[in-house]
Amino acid sequence: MEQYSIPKPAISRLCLVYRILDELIRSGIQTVSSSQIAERLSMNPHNVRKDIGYLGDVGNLGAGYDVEKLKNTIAATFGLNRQRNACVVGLGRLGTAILNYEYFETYGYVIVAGFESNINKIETLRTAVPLFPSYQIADVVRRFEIDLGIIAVPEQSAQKVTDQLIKGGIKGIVNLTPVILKIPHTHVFISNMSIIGDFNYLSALITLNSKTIQ
Amino acid sequence: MEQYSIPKPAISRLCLVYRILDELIRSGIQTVSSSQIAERLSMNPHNVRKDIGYLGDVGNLGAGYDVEKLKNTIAATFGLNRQRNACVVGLGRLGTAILNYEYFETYGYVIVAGFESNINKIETLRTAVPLFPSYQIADVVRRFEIDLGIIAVPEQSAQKVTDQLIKGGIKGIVNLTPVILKIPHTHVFISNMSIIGDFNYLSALITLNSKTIQ
DNA sequence: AAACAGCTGTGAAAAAAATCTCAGGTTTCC
DNA sequence: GGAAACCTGAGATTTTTTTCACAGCTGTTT
Repeated sequence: MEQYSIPKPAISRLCLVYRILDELIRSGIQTVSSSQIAERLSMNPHNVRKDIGYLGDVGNLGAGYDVEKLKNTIAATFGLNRQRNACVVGLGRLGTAILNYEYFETYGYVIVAGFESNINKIETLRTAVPLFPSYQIADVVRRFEIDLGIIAVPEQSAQKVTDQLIKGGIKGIVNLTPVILKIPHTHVFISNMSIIGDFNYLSALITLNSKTIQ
Repeated sequence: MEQYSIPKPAISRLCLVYRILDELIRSGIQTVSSSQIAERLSMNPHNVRKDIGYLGDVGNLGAGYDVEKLKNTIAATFGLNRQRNACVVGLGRLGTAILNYEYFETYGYVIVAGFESNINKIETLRTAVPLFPSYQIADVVRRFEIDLGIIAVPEQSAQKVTDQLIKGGIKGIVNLTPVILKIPHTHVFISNMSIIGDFNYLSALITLNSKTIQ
């Protein structure tokens, strides 16, 4: 009955494992061991086994993991075996670049809407995805059953569009701005993904690392 | 002498604190308490104080933190008070969008080079940043003293350009592809930042969450 | 068929991180 | 000036996460 939940660090590592398994399948490999996975992800084999253990029984005791089976188990546990609708908010250079990224469907995500506050832009842009003015966000998110949103608007509009997405019942948000969003204690998950933010984090690691080396 | 190092989770939280402080400065606020920061970041005040504690003595015992001073301390500890050179590898839609992002310098980062393997593209693109063919990556990274690289190439080239960046002595990489890079045990830090990867992680949280609610 | 090398899964141990408690210090307001 | 409300910093405690050790299974090789 698996009552106790999977630790978040384990979840994110298992997402990486999932990715590796995809690569293995493409190279026609059918079996993989915890130490092979560990090496590829620079982690240790014990941790790989413990993480996989959270999924229930998947390994062949004494004989590694069946790549396909492990991948399917992760997919089933994490809900990666079904399509999810997504949208892009803000159609500047970054937003349109993402809107035109061809591989979302390969991974099970379908961009079903783009939003932009500048009406002129909506009329001039030529895309396969239907576009809407930003004031319709909540409405369209609900109607199209959109689970995931990508925020690519200017900093000053980030909080506003977030509120609208949440009002529409969105379940997850990828925030591409450096703004730290205020989230009500609804069950909406946020992933902050700004290059500036990551640059700062990397700078910190670089700086602290060079200090300890001395 | 601060011999013991700051835990990574604390580092990334302090980066968020840093961001908040910026906002506070812009609104003219001079003092802030741990619980105010905590509320804004939905964490708890004890944890905020412990994190700040890693920086040494910065608070006014009994009277909150001086916003400016705290920000400067984080900047100094994390090396955020100096400029760093960065580059973008891969000038497709995403790469060029990033190359044209105006705010890097505001945050202390200067994009000093763009790389692209398609020579035609290099000649047709009009940018303020000097562009180079990809085979010159290692060379240019070394010559221009580039610390940080952004990888925005197609999946199949990701590992190749990574190897070149490392050969040039890069210190940090933001990997925008879903590929999991193989890194030698040099001191290069990687931040994986692919929308697909984050979508998967969010899907996992959404799925596991809805299971436990039942 | 037996021995060996290599594998998983699990419970125990260790390490790391988050949380709590409390001893003081500050400010504000009467 | 004194009380109340609020604050930081640090040690102790609890919780979470990682690492380890080992029992038991599998496939291969001789």
